[in-house]
Amino acid sequence: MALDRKDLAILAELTTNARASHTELATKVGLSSTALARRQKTLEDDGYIQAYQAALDLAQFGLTTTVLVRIALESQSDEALKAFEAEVVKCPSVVRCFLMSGNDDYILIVLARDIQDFERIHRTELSRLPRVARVQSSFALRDVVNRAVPTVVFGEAKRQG
Amino acid sequence: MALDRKDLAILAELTTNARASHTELATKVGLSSTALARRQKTLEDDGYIQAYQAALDLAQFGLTTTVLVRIALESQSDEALKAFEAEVVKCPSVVRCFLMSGNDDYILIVLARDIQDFERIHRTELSRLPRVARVQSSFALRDVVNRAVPTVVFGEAKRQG
DNA sequence: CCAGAATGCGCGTCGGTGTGCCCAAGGAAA
DNA sequence: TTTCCTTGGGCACACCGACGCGCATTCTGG
Repeated sequence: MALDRKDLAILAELTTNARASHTELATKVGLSSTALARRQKTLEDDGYIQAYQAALDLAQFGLTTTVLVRIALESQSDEALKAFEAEVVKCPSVVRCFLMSGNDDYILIVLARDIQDFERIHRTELSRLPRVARVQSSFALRDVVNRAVPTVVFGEAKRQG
Repeated sequence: MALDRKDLAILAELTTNARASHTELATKVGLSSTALARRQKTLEDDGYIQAYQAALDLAQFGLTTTVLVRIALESQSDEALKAFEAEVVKCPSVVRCFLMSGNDDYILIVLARDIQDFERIHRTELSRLPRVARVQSSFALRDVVNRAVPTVVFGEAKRQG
């Protein structure tokens, strides 16, 4: 299935205002509310829209420090990977974890209140992960780009429009 | 301001169902709809909830390849940083960009359709960034953890509850 | 014991939502 | 070229539910 510009406009708008009503979206996109409702439902049913979620301001919770953690395991055996992954998903301060190609086995993104708090996280969460050979942490000084969806998605229209 | 368990329950639920109605949320949290409406509005006004946004399934758009790109600049001068950042925000395939401490100056997260597509992105987007001395790319083989909000946020209650 | 805050209930209004029907455009087949 | 069929759009309507208000009540802290 291909999406036209109106579909992309709907998705772009819902990416910003997930609670927008049909009529509200309809006027912005340039459709009637019923036509828009059909398209929105199609987008949901076809899985383009996974969920509607509230975005929290993590700074309000004191989580102002982002840390990238590179981890190498003692072994790349399937058993070691599974053991590590089973534990890393439980770490409450980890928001992302990639299994990587290259020298590092895993890269984590960790959110902390400050550097002292990261020391605590390192001690209570990261150092308890199994099969870890090496941990290397780098602090993010600033967030330059932070998008949920790459803008390239909204740039490509395949139906007419 | 401190949040109690009901506030956290509201946030946790809205993180999953941003379109939930007051009554729906009220039953899940254990409040009346009016009490819930007041708390939700407070959470919004105080900035705990930044926005309500639709989460798109990027795999549906063919974006199945995540690449971490480490970039070092020729110079760490303020002018070089500003020039780089002004351009990187325009890259349509970049979803995240951190200014880093340590050896690397910036770390980007790039979404591509596949490895060939990343080659195109490298050529048309990344190689055109100014003041870049070194680019090092690592492919993510798998997404182990992908959370918008660390679970630690929902674990700490400060009012009664 | 008292004051303030938070809660719960009931109500009326308002708006969204979904349906049915008709219309326009485009493509295919005769 | 004509006709048919499919796809997507718009209009109108009615139903249903959410939303926000006012007031009585409870709970908490001083």
